[in-house]
Amino acid sequence: MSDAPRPSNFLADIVEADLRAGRNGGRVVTRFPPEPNGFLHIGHAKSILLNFGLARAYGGRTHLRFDDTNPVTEETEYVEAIQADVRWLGCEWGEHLYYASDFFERMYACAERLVRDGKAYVDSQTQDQIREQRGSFERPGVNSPFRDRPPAESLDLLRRMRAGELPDGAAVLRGRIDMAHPNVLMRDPLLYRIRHASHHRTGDRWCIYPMYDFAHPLEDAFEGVTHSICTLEFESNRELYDWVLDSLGPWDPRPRQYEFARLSLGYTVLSKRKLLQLVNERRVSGWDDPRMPTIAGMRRRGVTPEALRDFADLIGVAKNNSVVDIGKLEFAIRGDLEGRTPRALAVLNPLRLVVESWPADRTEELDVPWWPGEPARGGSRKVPFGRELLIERDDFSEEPPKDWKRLAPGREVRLAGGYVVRCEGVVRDASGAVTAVRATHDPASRGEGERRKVSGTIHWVHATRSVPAEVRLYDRLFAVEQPDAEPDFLQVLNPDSLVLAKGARVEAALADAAPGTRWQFLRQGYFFVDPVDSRPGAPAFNRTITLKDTWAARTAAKPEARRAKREPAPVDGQGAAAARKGRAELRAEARAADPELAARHARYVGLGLSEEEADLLSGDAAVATWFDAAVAVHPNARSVARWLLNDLAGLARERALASLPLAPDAFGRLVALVDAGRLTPAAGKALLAELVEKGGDPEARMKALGLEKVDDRAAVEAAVARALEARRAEADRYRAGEKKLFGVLVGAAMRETGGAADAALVRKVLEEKLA
RNA sequence: UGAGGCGUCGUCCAACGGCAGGACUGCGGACUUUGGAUCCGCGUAUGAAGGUUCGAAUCCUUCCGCCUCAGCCA
Repeated sequence: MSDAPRPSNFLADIVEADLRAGRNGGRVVTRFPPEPNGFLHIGHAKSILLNFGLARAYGGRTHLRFDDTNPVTEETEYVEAIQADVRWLGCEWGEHLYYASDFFERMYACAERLVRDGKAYVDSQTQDQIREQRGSFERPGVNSPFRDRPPAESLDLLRRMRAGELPDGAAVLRGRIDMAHPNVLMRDPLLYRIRHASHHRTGDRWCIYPMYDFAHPLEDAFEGVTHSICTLEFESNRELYDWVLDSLGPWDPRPRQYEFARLSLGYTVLSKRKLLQLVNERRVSGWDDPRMPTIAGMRRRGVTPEALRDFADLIGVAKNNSVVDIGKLEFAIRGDLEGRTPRALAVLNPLRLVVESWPADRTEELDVPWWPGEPARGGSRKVPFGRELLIERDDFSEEPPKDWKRLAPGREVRLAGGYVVRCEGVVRDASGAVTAVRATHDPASRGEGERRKVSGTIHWVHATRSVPAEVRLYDRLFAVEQPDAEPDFLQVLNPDSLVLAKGARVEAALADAAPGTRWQFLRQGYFFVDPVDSRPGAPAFNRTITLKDTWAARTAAKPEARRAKREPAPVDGQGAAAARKGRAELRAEARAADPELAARHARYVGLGLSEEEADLLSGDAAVATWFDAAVAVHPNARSVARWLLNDLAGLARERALASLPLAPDAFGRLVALVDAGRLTPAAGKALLAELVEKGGDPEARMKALGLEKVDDRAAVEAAVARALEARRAEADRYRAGEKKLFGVLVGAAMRETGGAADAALVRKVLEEKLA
């Protein structure tokens, strides 16, 4: 364990449970396994932060492993970019850098072992034949004619595959599992294919390469990974993952695969294919275009690793397919940048402001703090103020709308860090367009303690002592929230995702801003000095994110409707989906095929069970027989049925009833105990859970566990008193009127007796005491 | 529906049989030398229906909806 913040999600729960149970010798080893065939994006960042975060929180380690099993798509360039990105995120793998290709020899040895064990064979069919034989979801596959080839023959062929005697596609190694398996991935999956291609690390040493489903579990096992965390679409691969490991073990630790929902982000695409397309078709300038959701792109936009971490914490980890509101990312970025950027003045779309009351030959060097409102932080620079200034065109309106707080004829506004000015008129060109605003200033309006009320503050720069700058205004790459849902995602690119601010000027202090530094342009947003294109004296700024702008939000058109709420489920019930075959149909079919089961159904109804209960118990002979055996011991069929159906079923889960340590006669005796009033239902459940796991005699266990029903009033009163003592705060709130807390109090009192108290009596006593 | 998953405020995530909570967004308000930040306030969400239970988002059943899988990709 470490003192790193403990993540709270279902995977952390699993890790904690494993640690508690002493599994894997207390080790926690995760891994991040990218294929080096593209750049990492924010979805990978979620996975990286999850894997590294989990290991760090539980005193484990995380491996960086390149899953380089397909030589035709993978390149060294990507290997390097990926390492840089992971490191930039603040994740360290230490000496644990691995490549799947480093394990090729061991993997191959495993393949030979499978062949010798009769668990794999070389198939000499064509790709089309193999596909054809795989069957479909509804139709089982058929066996390959080479499926029963003797192991010695397969082994020879496999060796010749490796030796390069066979051309691409001439043969593959297949696992021998089951061509009728309901999971199509298990229908004799391909394990190795021939690829006469140069690999970025192993060169031409190999001409056969393992498939993902074979390689991945082995890589995990070789490295000692304990928790192999991947995304939801690999759920059906898990069965094959387990088959490979179980066929080739034993392993210590034995890796386990878990899946979580990959990230989807609004107004963004995250599929490798689409990202690659954007790059290849020059819709963006490259993988590191600041509009790209790649780590490289976000880095160049000015996003920090800390912001990405905050974002990851914000969205959590679960198994729901969900689309995260891009506003969350923006919130994390703003929150991070807020505290780390000095405030500067820049005008993106200038309009001349002539301060007619200011002498033309006079310039005042105003001392303006870098951190307004945070004097403790210190630091300031001189900003020249003169007669000719530039303000933002959007900050002036001749006919201002309601609630306008900026400059307008006859109105006053403060120039940030400087004087209050009043608009006296405008200057127009021949066409009547405003070319300048005329103003006068209030000389007394600046200085310590000056608290003159004006409706607003605007930013500005000196007309000649400011410097031109390249300012790139980035916005969301897509115009719709779910570009993936479009027939062609390229059709919904946001045409304004990059706007160059024409004529933008920044205050002189920013002329030589260092590449890679971050600034807030007052009232506008956070900007990053581009590390590639910026030059001293000719700075280039990338807008990372705008400031939250309630005025713009108010005046902008309402965003398009979010995705429609789920269709209301048709309530007409039964008939609607008659075509489908659910478990209910299966049971009905079983009875139709077996008159004995049908007779049981009738008998159960005769015993007083509901139609539904009788149906549930008579769909399977094993269940019915088990039930009958229990009823033979305790002839209250309704009770036995309810306990079996509602409680035992949940406890048994997938396990067959017959395989439980709990025999039907013991179960019948347990239900009898409840019916006789010797066990409360709550205590009965506790006892049942115990017996399902460990077996034993109900009555003996009941006594040993102290579960026998408590219905003497003194004992219940004592329990209630203890509960009230322990839950004093809740009791007080209850008395104050929060009646919903009664349940908490009942629960506390029940727990005082291990569920053995009579609930009705507890309620009664509680009510009296709380009255 | 062959198999495997998933359904909780507009969005994302909690609640592990006992008070449906947090964050984002949005909307008010206060404050403000950033229409920023900050502070305060505002919530008819457990897909539906049955059942078990003193008590169900949670357990059981049925139904509905969504996602993934039939590459010699990963």
